[in-house]
Amino acid sequence: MASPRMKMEQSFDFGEPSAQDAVGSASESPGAVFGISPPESSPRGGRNKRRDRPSWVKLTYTPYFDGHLWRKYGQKKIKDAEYPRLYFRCSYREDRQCLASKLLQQKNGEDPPLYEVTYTYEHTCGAPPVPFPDIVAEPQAGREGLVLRFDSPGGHGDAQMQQQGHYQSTPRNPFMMLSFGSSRQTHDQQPAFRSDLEAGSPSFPTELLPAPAPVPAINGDTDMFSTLESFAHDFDNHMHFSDNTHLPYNNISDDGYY
DNA sequence: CAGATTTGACCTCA
DNA sequence: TGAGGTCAAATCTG
Repeated sequence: MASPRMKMEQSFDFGEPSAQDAVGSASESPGAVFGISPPESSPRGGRNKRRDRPSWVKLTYTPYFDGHLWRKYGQKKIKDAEYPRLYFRCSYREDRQCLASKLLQQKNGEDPPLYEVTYTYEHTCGAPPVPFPDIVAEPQAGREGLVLRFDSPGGHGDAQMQQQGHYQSTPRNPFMMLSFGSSRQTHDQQPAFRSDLEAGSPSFPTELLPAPAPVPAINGDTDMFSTLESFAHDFDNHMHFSDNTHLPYNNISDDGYY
């Protein structure tokens, strides 16, 4: 489709000083503005194609639950990679000049599959964290695989979910249930989180979010930051596995970073 | 109808 | 020059 492309001098430029300033140097300031912070010593050095961009990698089974709203903007088959790479960026990118983006690469076809998530830039959008549900993984009755059930932790998230009107009853809602189907997910390329990738919904249901909050003072948001940071780090703590359900965590280091 | 996703083409970098 | 990253029109979905 021969479309007149706008090329790189669009409104948004990675070389823009203000943007760089807003992000700061991730390697110097592990205290992220917002969201998952780079574990300070995992810049992917020479591996990073856009080398001037701060990035860090995380291994996770739940790549969509990192407390932010993401919009998918691309997908590409990577040479020598079994699964396609998915490209996401912050939903508030235009609104707030948030540079954060992430790159999702499925690592294996296990049940559940393991993903390598490469985050680039920190969030400068100051968007409120997506309320973290209490997650219970349990075997599906009569089927192989796992079901992740998202109970409410009580409090704000609870109210917001109930606002939905499908509380704990709508399998299509990624917040309610994720199905780890080992039973032949015909498209091998599709991650098991089909509610996200196939149902055409954002990584997180936008309707669950409160109205966008004003961008917080960057220096004064330690509360929010610690909340979100623990959000990410505490994922394992929120995740309960009912009897005889265990996941192969062995090749993930401490916080999932490496 | 608005907003999100898909997908092929284009751009940049190593 | 090929691989990876991004764009944006077309398409889909609620």
